Amino acid sequence: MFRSSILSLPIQKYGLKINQIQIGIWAYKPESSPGSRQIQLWHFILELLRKEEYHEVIAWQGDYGEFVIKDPDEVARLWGARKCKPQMNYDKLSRALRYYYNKRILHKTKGKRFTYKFNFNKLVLVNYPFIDMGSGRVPQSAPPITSGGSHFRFPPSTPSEVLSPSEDLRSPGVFSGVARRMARGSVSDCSDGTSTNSELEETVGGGGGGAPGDDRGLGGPDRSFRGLLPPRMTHESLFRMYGSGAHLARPTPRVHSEQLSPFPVSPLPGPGGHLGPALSPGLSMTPGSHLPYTPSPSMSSPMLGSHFSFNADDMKRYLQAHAQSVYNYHLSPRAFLHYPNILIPQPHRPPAHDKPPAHHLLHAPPPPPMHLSHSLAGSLGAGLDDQQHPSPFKFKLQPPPLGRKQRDGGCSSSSSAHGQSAASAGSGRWSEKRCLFTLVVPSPRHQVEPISDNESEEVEDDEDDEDVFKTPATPPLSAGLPPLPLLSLKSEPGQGSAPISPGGTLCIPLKLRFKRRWSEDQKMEADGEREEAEDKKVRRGGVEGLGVAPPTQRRSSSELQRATAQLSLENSGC
DNA sequence: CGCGGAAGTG
DNA sequence: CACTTCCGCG
Repeated sequence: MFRSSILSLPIQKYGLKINQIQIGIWAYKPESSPGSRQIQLWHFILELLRKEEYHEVIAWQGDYGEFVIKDPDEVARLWGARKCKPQMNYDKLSRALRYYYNKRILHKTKGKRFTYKFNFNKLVLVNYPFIDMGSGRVPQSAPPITSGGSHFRFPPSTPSEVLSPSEDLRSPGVFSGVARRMARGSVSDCSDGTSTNSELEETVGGGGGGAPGDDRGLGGPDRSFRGLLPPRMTHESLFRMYGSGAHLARPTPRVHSEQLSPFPVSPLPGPGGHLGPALSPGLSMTPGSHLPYTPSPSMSSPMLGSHFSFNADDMKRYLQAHAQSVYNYHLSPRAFLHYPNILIPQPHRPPAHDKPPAHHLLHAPPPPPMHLSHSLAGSLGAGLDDQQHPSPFKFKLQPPPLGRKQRDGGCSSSSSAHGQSAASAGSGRWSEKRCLFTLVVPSPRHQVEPISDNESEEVEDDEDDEDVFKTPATPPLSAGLPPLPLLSLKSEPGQGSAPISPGGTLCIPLKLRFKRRWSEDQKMEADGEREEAEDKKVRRGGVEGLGVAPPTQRRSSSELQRATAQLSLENSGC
């Protein structure tokens, strides 16, 4: 079970509680059927958006993260094909999209027909390759490559809303064969027999007409990223984020670097692992650099057991992995943003110069070591303690906080207290997406400082992009944020004054950052909770209500997100 | 067109 | 869980 299942599992988010800090992390969840991973709609949308061939039906347009479904019926058809739901139509698809509102993955752009907007603030897209943005130029609306990394924050107590996970990571080598096969269509036959699905797949297969490159495009450095970086992102940023990450941990030996993900790679059959690691610009997969990643038990079997422990290094790797996961889009909203350490101060810039355009980055070999790790490490270590000691952290799995389920009832365990119980609730199975881990770490030093400063910060961001529109704007720096998720840097509120420079240079003293971050976090969390709770009518079912984590913890808590790999267009056979 | 509840599915 | 299906409401 393990292996196969794990591999194929989708990533899920797990909550980690570290020293009282809770972090949500996505992990794979054991789906029942290995082979049949289902692609998620938003991933699918993202895929379509990145393929030129579909620009006629759906494309980035408008604000950051905004896209327009130019041909609803076609998109629905494609989606239906992908899911083998011949009956799919825009009405249904839109319902699904609306369903994302609650998760805050998407928003509707009011006033614009068929126009939705991704909440990249909440999503962590790591290395989402914006390839082929059609004309080669990327719309401002297109997301940055790796936004994700930046935003990871410790999650509030209420994780409930977390988004979902990711998708497929695929490991190239191993699975590629499969993928190919799948792509080919073996899988393709939908029950209905409609050939519809083929479209995407074909593409994937390389055939399609069009766009071939994208997927596998790895080889081609190219296009893939051209354009991607949002104006605001700079190389530096990227580097900061991922740049140095030369060493990614590779979880599984077999997997190449791509595996950023902490968890075992998922075997998704994707169309050849196209994106492979290579793609991610940011990430470099440095070939030699893999750290000897030892698959810590924890990592390897997160899903399996309920308890495991790992040390700081693991953690780092883990985090890195997350950050770097190839293509991953993820979600946790605010998480990365607030994560203090994620950004790295300039000093660290990797050797690579910052060049202006991202492209270079992309192509460029992976920069040497990234700071990411450091940062993470730092965060963990420093944050928690001072250094990155290898001290082993222990994590206890807790039941996911989630909560929103109304119906089944679920699981709700969010807060700290009940970890285990929750687990049990989960029936032992990792079905739940998030599991909380209790990290036992010494010295959590940081408490939160009550800083009232931030203004609204991100709060708005997610929620409302609308605000952005609506608001007169002056949003503090925050406004900028949304757009620049990548680095997370939203500018700092208040004092920071140093918003991110266009060049992406962010220069904020770490301390400040920290502080701010914390405060922000707190705030966010607070808001977040509120939002979550109230936001959309909280739908959580019963249990959860109570469960919210105590404020105390919450603040500290943050989520980690990770995302994953690529989406594959192919369908899992229907 | 868009929203969101409710029930159903795998 | 993540939709899918159906549907009433505005």
